[in-house]
Amino acid sequence: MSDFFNDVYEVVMLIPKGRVTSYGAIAKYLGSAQSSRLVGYAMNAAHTHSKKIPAHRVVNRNGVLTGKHHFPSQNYMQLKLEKEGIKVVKDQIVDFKILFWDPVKEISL
DNA sequence: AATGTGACATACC
DNA sequence: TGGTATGCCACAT
Repeated sequence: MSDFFNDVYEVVMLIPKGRVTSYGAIAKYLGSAQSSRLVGYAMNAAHTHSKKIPAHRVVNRNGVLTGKHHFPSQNYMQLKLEKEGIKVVKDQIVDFKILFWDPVKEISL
Protein backbone atom coordinates (compact mmCIF):
# COMPACT_ATOMS: atom_id res chain seq x y z
CA MET A 1 0.00 0.00 0.00
CA SER A 2 2.99 2.24 0.00
CA ASP A 3 3.00 2.37 -3.73
CA PHE A 4 2.70 5.83 -5.09
CA PHE A 5 0.77 4.51 -8.03
CA ASN A 6 -1.63 2.66 -5.82
CA ASP A 7 -2.50 5.88 -4.03
CA VAL A 8 -3.02 7.60 -7.33
CA TYR A 9 -5.36 4.89 -8.51
CA GLU A 10 -7.25 5.01 -5.26
CA VAL A 11 -7.82 8.73 -5.52
CA VAL A 12 -8.80 8.50 -9.17
CA MET A 13 -11.31 5.79 -8.36
CA LEU A 14 -12.76 8.01 -5.66
CA ILE A 15 -13.60 10.71 -8.17
CA PRO A 16 -17.38 11.11 -8.13
CA LYS A 17 -19.22 10.46 -11.34
CA GLY A 18 -19.66 13.59 -13.37
CA ARG A 19 -16.67 15.22 -11.77
CA VAL A 20 -13.09 15.68 -12.88
CA THR A 21 -9.77 16.51 -11.32
CA SER A 22 -6.29 17.40 -12.37
CA TYR A 23 -3.00 15.57 -12.16
CA GLY A 24 -1.57 18.33 -10.06
CA ALA A 25 -4.42 18.11 -7.55
CA ILE A 26 -3.84 14.41 -7.11
CA ALA A 27 -0.13 14.94 -6.80
CA LYS A 28 -0.73 17.60 -4.21
CA TYR A 29 -3.06 15.36 -2.28
CA LEU A 30 -0.42 12.67 -2.25
CA GLY A 31 2.02 15.19 -0.88
CA SER A 32 4.04 15.46 -4.05
CA ALA A 33 2.69 18.56 -5.68
CA GLN A 34 5.82 18.77 -7.78
CA SER A 35 5.42 15.27 -8.99
CA SER A 36 2.35 15.86 -11.07
CA ARG A 37 4.14 14.03 -13.84
CA LEU A 38 4.16 10.91 -11.76
CA VAL A 39 0.36 11.02 -11.70
CA GLY A 40 0.24 11.03 -15.45
CA TYR A 41 2.87 8.37 -15.47
CA ALA A 42 0.73 6.36 -13.13
CA MET A 43 -2.15 6.64 -15.53
CA ASN A 44 0.11 5.42 -18.25
CA ALA A 45 0.90 2.40 -16.16
CA ALA A 46 -2.71 2.09 -15.03
CA HIS A 47 -3.51 -0.24 -17.88
CA THR A 48 -0.82 -2.57 -16.67
CA HIS A 49 -2.82 -3.04 -13.51
CA SER A 50 -5.96 -5.08 -13.22
CA LYS A 51 -7.94 -2.32 -11.58
CA LYS A 52 -10.29 -0.12 -13.50
CA ILE A 53 -8.98 3.41 -13.47
CA PRO A 54 -11.40 6.11 -14.67
CA ALA A 55 -8.53 8.04 -16.12
CA HIS A 56 -10.99 9.88 -18.32
CA ARG A 57 -11.90 11.90 -15.24
CA VAL A 58 -8.37 13.12 -14.89
CA VAL A 59 -7.22 16.00 -17.03
CA ASN A 60 -4.50 18.58 -16.86
CA ARG A 61 -4.77 21.88 -15.04
CA ASN A 62 -6.37 23.53 -18.06
CA GLY A 63 -9.16 20.99 -18.15
CA VAL A 64 -7.88 19.73 -21.46
CA LEU A 65 -8.02 16.08 -22.39
CA THR A 66 -4.32 15.90 -23.00
CA GLY A 67 -4.13 12.18 -22.47
CA LYS A 68 -6.93 11.14 -24.75
CA HIS A 69 -4.37 9.79 -27.17
CA HIS A 70 -3.59 7.06 -24.70
CA PHE A 71 -7.10 5.66 -24.61
CA PRO A 72 -8.34 2.82 -26.80
CA SER A 73 -9.96 5.45 -28.95
CA GLN A 74 -9.29 9.14 -29.09
CA ASN A 75 -13.01 9.67 -28.68
CA TYR A 76 -13.31 7.33 -25.75
CA MET A 77 -12.30 9.89 -23.17
CA GLN A 78 -14.59 12.66 -24.33
CA LEU A 79 -17.36 10.20 -24.98
CA LYS A 80 -17.11 8.84 -21.49
CA LEU A 81 -17.11 12.31 -19.98
CA GLU A 82 -20.12 13.44 -21.97
CA LYS A 83 -21.88 10.30 -20.92
CA GLU A 84 -21.46 11.41 -17.34
CA GLY A 85 -22.89 14.81 -18.09
CA ILE A 86 -19.65 16.62 -18.63
CA LYS A 87 -19.55 18.88 -21.65
CA VAL A 88 -16.40 18.79 -23.70
CA VAL A 89 -15.61 21.21 -26.48
CA LYS A 90 -12.41 21.13 -28.47
CA ASP A 91 -11.02 18.54 -26.07
CA GLN A 92 -11.59 20.98 -23.27
CA ILE A 93 -13.98 20.52 -20.36
CA VAL A 94 -16.68 23.17 -20.10
CA ASP A 95 -17.02 24.74 -16.65
CA PHE A 96 -13.98 22.83 -15.64
CA LYS A 97 -13.49 24.77 -12.44
CA ILE A 98 -17.10 24.06 -11.50
CA LEU A 99 -16.82 20.36 -12.18
CA PHE A 100 -13.38 20.27 -10.65
CA TRP A 101 -13.13 17.81 -7.79
CA ASP A 102 -10.27 18.59 -5.47
CA PRO A 103 -9.25 15.53 -3.44
CA VAL A 104 -7.45 17.78 -1.00
CA LYS A 105 -10.70 19.50 -0.11
CA GLU A 106 -13.06 16.58 -0.61
CA ILE A 107 -11.08 13.79 0.96
CA SER A 108 -8.68 15.53 3.28
CA LEU A 109 -10.12 15.11 6.72
C1' DA B 1 23.08 0.31 -10.33
C1' DA B 2 22.43 3.68 -13.77
C1' DT B 3 19.90 5.85 -17.38
C1' DG B 4 15.70 6.97 -19.61
C1' DT B 5 10.95 8.21 -19.40
C1' DG B 6 6.50 10.95 -19.00
C1' DA B 7 -1.40 11.44 -19.80
C1' DC B 8 2.14 17.91 -15.81
C1' DA B 9 3.18 22.51 -14.38
C1' DT B 10 5.66 26.63 -14.58
C1' DA B 11 8.82 29.95 -16.60
C1' DC B 12 10.85 32.17 -20.29
C1' DC B 13 11.66 33.68 -25.09
C1' DT C 1 -0.38 33.89 -28.09
C1' DG C 2 2.34 29.98 -28.40
C1' DG C 3 6.23 27.20 -28.77
C1' DT C 4 10.40 25.84 -26.26
C1' DA C 5 12.93 24.77 -22.05
C1' DT C 6 13.47 23.06 -17.44
C1' DG C 7 12.19 20.95 -12.86
C1' DC C 8 10.36 17.15 -10.74
C1' DC C 9 10.49 12.18 -9.01
C1' DA C 10 8.83 7.37 -9.00
C1' DC C 11 8.68 3.59 -12.29
C1' DA C 12 10.56 0.74 -16.31
C1' DT C 13 14.36 -1.39 -18.62
